[in-house]
Amino acid sequence: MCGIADALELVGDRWALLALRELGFGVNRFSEIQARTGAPKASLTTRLRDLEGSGLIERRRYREHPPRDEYVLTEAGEGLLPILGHLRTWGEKYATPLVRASRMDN
Amino acid sequence: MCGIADALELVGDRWALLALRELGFGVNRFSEIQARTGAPKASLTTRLRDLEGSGLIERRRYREHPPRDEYVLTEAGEGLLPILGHLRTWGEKYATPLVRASRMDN
DNA sequence: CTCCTAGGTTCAAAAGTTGAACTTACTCCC
DNA sequence: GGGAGTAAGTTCAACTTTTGAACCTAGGAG
Repeated sequence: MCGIADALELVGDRWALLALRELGFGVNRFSEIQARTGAPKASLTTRLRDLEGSGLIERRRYREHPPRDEYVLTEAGEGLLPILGHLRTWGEKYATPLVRASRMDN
Repeated sequence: MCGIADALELVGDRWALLALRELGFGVNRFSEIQARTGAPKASLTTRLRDLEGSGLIERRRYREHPPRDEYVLTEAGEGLLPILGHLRTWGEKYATPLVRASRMDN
């Protein structure tokens, strides 16, 4: 119906945008992304495969033996970074105070 | 860790942003939002309740008997509209062609 | 009366997500 | 050369979430 729905089909899940954010920071390795986002391995694996399949990231083998990979943003993936910037600004203004408050009473 | 994660805690799910988009278009009634997004009733109900709880939307009773409600964006919710605009632009450029292509071979 | 509508709720089933344990193909250190 | 360590996974059962279908309510229209 509109571009937003299509966009969400590619990146509208719990870990995709956090992973892309890390790639934007220059954090390119699986285990680093995993540590910094807190995503479970299995979820992160499928998410990175999906993003690769959608052409938002590329997987690069940077060593053959043993096989080691890193992930980099494609042009399409880079195009999301400014949006993530705006989302962070919005989040800091409206979401962070709320989330902190709600974590207090748990 | 950063505002993006907090933002996603509020709106990072399958239906929240689509519902907010509709409110941005001036579509304020439950059944209209449901029809235009395709969200199942039960999911939409919990999503709208969550968004109300987070202060991104308000519920207004516009008739008492029988009770009828409509939803409107708060200031925090309005703040997301420009981001949705950018996301739509991005989606039309990168996501829509892909999603259309992948629907062909199903 | 009887059917229709808006805005839900309930419930079981299907789908998706998770953590723990295991794997592979090496390197490093003693 | 034997054992521990490591990056990037995979597998699988348990858990959680999402879904669709059916039902509900308090009127209103014919």
